[in-house]
Amino acid sequence: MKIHQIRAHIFDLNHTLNCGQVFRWRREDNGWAGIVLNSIVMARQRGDMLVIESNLSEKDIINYFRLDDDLGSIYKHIGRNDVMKKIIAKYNGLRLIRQDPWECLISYICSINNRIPQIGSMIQNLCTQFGDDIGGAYGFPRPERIYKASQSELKKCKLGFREKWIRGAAKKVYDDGLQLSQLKNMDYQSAKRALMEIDGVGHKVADCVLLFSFDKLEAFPIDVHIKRFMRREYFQNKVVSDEKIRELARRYFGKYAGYAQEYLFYYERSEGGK
DNA sequence: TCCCAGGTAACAT
DNA sequence: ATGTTACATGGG
Repeated sequence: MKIHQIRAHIFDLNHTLNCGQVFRWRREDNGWAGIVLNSIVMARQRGDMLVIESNLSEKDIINYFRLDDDLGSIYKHIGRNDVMKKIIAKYNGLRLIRQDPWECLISYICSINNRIPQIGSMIQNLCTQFGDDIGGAYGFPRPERIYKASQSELKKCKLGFREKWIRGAAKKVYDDGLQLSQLKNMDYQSAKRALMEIDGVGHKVADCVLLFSFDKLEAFPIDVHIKRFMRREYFQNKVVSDEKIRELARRYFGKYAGYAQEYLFYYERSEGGK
């Protein structure tokens, strides 16, 4: 275990880990404990210093927390009105996290018609059942392990109706040679089409994977919270199709729509309704 | 007991 | 094209 101290200019660790984009971090005494791929990571923040204890390299950490994103410039793009400016200011320093594609895909299939705490518990079940023992914790299971899992093993993870989709995704990646990492090199629309070939992956899950794992910052995942926010703020509470919302997001937030989405999601989930 | 949750696929108009 | 519904599991 090495200790890294990294200067992080516009960065808030709590907002970044608490906003709901990742599922394997827990608050500890004076920071956070998490699992990134097969590494245990302790993270805390003192001022503008990010202090990380793990086997990850400094480069991995900068990559994971997207410390190379120019948030100042991104804020200029998405701070289009007073509401947006207020939300940006409130969660100043929230950064997207660059996730492993496979873990991200399965995590967001788990999110379908589900509550956030339960998503975490399903993922935890998968890891303890099928993940590598990394000493006091479990890594995220590889596709092969899930594909080859017995019916009763998989049932123990309590995935509900998502189980068939998760096994199917594992088959596609392990057995059918789908190269998730290759999608990163494709443009947004092509990569989205490819992801939606996977059974259980619709617009929302595909956009999450594109945003969180494939650097497609224009992706704008639309879930119930985002829908409520967008209808209230931009459509006078009228019922509108997801396609209309996507259109407006594209026009309004442009190439950084995904950043706007994450701020809005966090805002709407924690206090938007009131 | 009923209702619903970071949606999706299947089936109906 | 657009609208409706079942779906596993668990917590309010």
